[in-house]
Amino acid sequence: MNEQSYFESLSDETRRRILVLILKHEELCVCELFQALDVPQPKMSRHLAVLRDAEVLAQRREGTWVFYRLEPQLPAWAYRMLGLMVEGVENAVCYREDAERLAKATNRPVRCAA
Amino acid sequence: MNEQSYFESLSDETRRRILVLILKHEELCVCELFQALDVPQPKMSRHLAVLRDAEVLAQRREGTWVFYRLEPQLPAWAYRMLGLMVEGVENAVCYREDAERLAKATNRPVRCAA
DNA sequence: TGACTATATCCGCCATAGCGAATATAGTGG
DNA sequence: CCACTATATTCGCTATGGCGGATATAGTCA
Repeated sequence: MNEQSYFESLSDETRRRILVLILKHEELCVCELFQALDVPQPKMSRHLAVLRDAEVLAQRREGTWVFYRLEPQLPAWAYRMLGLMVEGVENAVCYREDAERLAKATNRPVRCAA
Repeated sequence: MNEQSYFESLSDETRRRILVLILKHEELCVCELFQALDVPQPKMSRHLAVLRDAEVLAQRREGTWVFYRLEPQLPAWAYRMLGLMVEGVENAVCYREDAERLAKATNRPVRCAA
C-alpha cells in the first residue's frame, strides 16, 4: 500500500461508505455492498477495484461470490485512520441509510456460524 | 469543515507535505513553506487556499506576511487523523527533505520569544 | 453443453484538479 | 505618490477520475 493511493482511496465518498460498512461487518460481498449503497453493480465493482489496487481491501472468492475485507497487511496507522473516519462520519445520514439497506438486502450469501 | 473537502485536501501530496510541516511548527508563513517544499510561490498559495477553503487551515496576517496554522475548530477526529498521517509518512524521504529545506530557508519572519 | 447468477471490464463522455506563466493585490516605508 | 516585498488570483492547457451503459468473464448446476 502506498501513501498516495491510500489517500486517494479515501477521497471518494462512495469508497468511504464501502469502508465504513466493511469495518463494521468484517467481510461483505459485492451484492450486499451495492444494495446497501444503492448504486449500480458495475459502479460498485469499479470502486472495489480501486480499493483493491490500493491494497486497502483484499478479496476472497467463494463460488460465485466475491467477499471483500480489509487488507490484513494494512499498516497500523492506516488502519487506525479508518477508525477515526468511522468516528467522523457516524452521525451522517447517508451512512446510516447504508446500514439500514444492508439489513434489508436480498440474496445475501449464507454465513457459517463459526 | 465538511467531510468531503477534508478528505480531498488530504488526497494531494503537496498538501500533505504542507500539513506535516505545520503540525510540527504550529505556524508558518507562505515564504517559509514554498522554500521548504521547493515549489513555486503561486503553487503554494493555491494549495493553501484549498486547505483554507476546506477549513483545515486558518490564516493570520502580520504585515506583509501571512501565517497559516491548523484551524482551531478542526474536529477532534480530523485532528487525530493528521497525527496518524504524520506517523505514516515520517520515514518518507521527501518529508525529511522538506524539514531540512525549511531550516535553511531565507528571509524568514522574526518570531517573538513568547 | 447451456442457462443462470455474480462480478468485472470496456467505452465514450464530461467535469474537475493541478500545472506553469503571467499578472494582480496588499502592506510597508521612503 | 513610488518602489519594494509578500501573497493571491487569473488564464489556458492537459491529465485524470467518475459516470452510465453495454458487454465480458467466472462459477454453478442441470
